[in-house]
Amino acid sequence: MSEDEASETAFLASYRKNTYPKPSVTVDLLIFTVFDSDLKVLLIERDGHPFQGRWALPGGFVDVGDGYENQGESIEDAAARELKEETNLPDGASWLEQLYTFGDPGRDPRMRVISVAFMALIRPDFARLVTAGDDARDARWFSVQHELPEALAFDHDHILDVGLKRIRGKIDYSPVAFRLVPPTFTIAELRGVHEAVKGTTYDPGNFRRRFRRMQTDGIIELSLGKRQTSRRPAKVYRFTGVDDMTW
Amino acid sequence: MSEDEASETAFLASYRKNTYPKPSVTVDLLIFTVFDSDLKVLLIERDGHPFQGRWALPGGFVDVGDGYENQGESIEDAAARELKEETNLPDGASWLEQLYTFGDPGRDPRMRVISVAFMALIRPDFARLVTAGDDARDARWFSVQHELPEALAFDHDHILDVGLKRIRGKIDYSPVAFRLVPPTFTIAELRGVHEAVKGTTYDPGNFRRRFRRMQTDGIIELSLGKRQTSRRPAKVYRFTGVDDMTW
DNA sequence: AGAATAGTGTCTATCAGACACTATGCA
DNA sequence: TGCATAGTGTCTGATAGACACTATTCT
Repeated sequence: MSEDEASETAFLASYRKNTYPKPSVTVDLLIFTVFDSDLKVLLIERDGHPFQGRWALPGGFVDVGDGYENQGESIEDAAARELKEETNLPDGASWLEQLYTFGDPGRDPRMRVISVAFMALIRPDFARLVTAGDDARDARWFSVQHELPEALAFDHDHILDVGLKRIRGKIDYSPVAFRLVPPTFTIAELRGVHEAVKGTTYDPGNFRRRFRRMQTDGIIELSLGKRQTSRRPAKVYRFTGVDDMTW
Repeated sequence: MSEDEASETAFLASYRKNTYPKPSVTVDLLIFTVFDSDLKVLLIERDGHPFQGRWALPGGFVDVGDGYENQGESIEDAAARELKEETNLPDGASWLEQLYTFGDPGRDPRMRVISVAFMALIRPDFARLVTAGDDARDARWFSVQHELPEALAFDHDHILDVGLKRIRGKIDYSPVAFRLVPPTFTIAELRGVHEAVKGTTYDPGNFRRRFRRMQTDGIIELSLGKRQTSRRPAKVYRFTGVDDMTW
């Protein structure tokens, strides 16, 4: 803050809050899951203008109370609330993480809107429930690789790009893959998530060895039961690592 | 967005923008540099309430124009403007990157303020100029390791923590270290930056080898001239890599 | 028994860390 | 010439990738 602005500060406390224009602040959600060996993102079709009929990221306004004594909900709470409203899933079925904040002038033609984007990861055993509501939702899972709409509403194409880069970068050194499998999972299932997110294939043997090191490190542990498939069943594991951003 | 909210959308376009409370949006700057083999952060002393007399991160309001037809400046522009106002340095002396957005209710007791935090890296050959202004600034470089104030204003301790984690995590796989040395630099100088940021020491020989691989990869190249010191002079290099977030 | 997937072994290249060593230029 | 720093060599252990191989269970 410069010298001039510092002297402004006290003044602003009683003045600017009623006078200077403020932006609207929203949260936008990049809701990912993996099923059918494919990375999916949840989009909604817009009812009204602008961008009527276009597909968009789910989102909504952050409740700021009256803006003074009652300052409303935190941004993270707003994201969690919107996620719940949109997916109707219980806590524990998803993972939420702030991604980046987008606020270029003109990104919403009606008014200045600053949007804090979040990335949400949905467990695959819950993913199908999201779009199975009896209230004929306008929400749909789209394959990131194969069936994305031409152009999303607002700057949501850009947000999606940033989010894809982030998840693809993080999956190698953070536990995001464990948010995209059921509570117990086989090595092949975990490998499938890596492959879907990165869009490549991994050597099963080498992937298994890398995974086994996590076991000796105590990050995952063998669980009870086996997957029943049409062939030889695989052992199932459970993630025990901590939920730490520093990964 | 739920069904009910979807039907609200058109309505909101003409209604909410004039009715619902909005938060103030600011940018806060984590301005880092390295000199004396030490990571420094720039803080300013607060004049007014709240947190009068406490040290704080520089920052200021994002100009949103009138909020409608004229939507003002981008968040990045606001950060660059505040950085310029605070440091008075020319373009090219610094590097700016969005860090995270902090907006918990109550973080400013006066009103709801959502702050987009940025990390700025200042070249050491310009760092001394920042606090050498003739207008007796209230800004000072603080050693992150040795002389941080007890408690910063607002949630700025938390912002600093997040920023330190970020820069320490990124320095190993991104070009941030090259933003903290002069345009040409020796390997020892670059090593000093890594050591200052991470708070550890590196084996000079091993660091050199790691660095030489960057040379064969074309990320850095040998430059003209040598550093004159009291002992054997070292070769100087130049960073030629691209400024890419994907690092 | 055959098929398909689960799971192991092995070889090579790369790289980090530890540490001994040589080279160079200034006082 | 001594010395501090620049810069190289070498060993070890960890790990990724390629790829051949064995093991198990369902049909």
